[in-house]
Amino acid sequence: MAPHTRERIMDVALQLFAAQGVAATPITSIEAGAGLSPGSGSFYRHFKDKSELLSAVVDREMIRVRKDPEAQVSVAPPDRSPVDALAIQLRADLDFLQELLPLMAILMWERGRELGLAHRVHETMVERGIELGIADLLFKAPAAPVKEDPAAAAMVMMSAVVGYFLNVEYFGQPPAGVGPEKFTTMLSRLLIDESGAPTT
Amino acid sequence: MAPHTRERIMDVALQLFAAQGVAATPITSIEAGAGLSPGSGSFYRHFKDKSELLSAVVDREMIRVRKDPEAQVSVAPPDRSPVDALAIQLRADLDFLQELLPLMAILMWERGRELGLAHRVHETMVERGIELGIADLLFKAPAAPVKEDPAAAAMVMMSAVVGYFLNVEYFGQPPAGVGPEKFTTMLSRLLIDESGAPTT
DNA sequence: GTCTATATTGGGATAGAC
DNA sequence: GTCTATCCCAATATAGAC
Repeated sequence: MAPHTRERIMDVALQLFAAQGVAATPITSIEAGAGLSPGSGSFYRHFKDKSELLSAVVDREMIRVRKDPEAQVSVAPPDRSPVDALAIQLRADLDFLQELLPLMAILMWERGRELGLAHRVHETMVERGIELGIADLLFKAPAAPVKEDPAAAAMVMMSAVVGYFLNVEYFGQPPAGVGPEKFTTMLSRLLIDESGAPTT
Repeated sequence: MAPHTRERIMDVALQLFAAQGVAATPITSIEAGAGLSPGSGSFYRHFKDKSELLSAVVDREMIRVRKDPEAQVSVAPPDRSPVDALAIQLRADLDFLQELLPLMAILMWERGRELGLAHRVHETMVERGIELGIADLLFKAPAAPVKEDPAAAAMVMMSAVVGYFLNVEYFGQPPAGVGPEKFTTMLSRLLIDESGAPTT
């Protein structure tokens, strides 16, 4: 019933890596967390060394995020106003970042030391379409500035979402009463022409 | 002519701490970088231990940032349109973040381990007014959504600036042709009612 | 496949000569 | 105030019994 030791090691490693970084996580702690005797080399019966463990953990987590139903793209109901529809999509983007949090945390701890990892996480983000919202947006009713420079607008949109996420989740910055709903609604309203008529 | 050893130690420590983190920077490297014999305890004639060095480095850097003329608040020329004025201010915010980069890098490396540091850096940011732009903004010609929920708008503004900065400087993400000017201009245009008439 | 025990290394820190 | 030499500890990794 208890999952295989290898899996338990990966479970605890993911947690510890995300919380305190790879370098700061001794093998002994991982052993302890997995119910093995700390200091025994039992870990090494399952992984060659810590860096092999890191790869395995990241691979597994990347697959999990892709498959997780919670992480699926949520399509807004067609009966919503453009502003609401975009807000819903932005909220889904925030949720997706939440799913990615452990990977992003590891990524930031290991900055510069794990270049391949950074690349793979970024690919996953792009693939999932975090920054593709702009394509949708242009089919709705973009505000005048958005129409004039969609690339810059996309950058603002993506930067705002990522910045908000990092402020709240990563730095633990109090949102000062501005929760995800208010935030995404505001961002959406700024990006979309509320007159509703898609200006051609 | 060569600055005092203590200063040289702090210089090289700032660089190394920002580039690879405090934990990953051995005293021996600092000694080597400061022209001392690596492995000799010469370092300890100047600092009690590494954490005292970290404090000293952060203190000095915080003071430098406050005093640096480049880091001063730039007041937009009064003859500019509200959109231009805000864009100028946002650009100054980005520049200020640039000045803070070493501190922010250290902060992110040491996340969770140096809580006091996070607090002090955040204070510096607030003090400098990174998120106070909203006050100004309301005296200009805020777009309709901004007037309705200034707190949310402030969050969007701050998140976008910080998110953009981290994307570009920290993750090395290519701005896809969207440089600081285009970015700040777009953000400013979204936040300000271009009709120009301050809607009361 | 887990244990006890241990070899080994890297890095923090000190002692004492110069 | 810097050096050589050294101590100490934490963490990686292995050996071999059970």
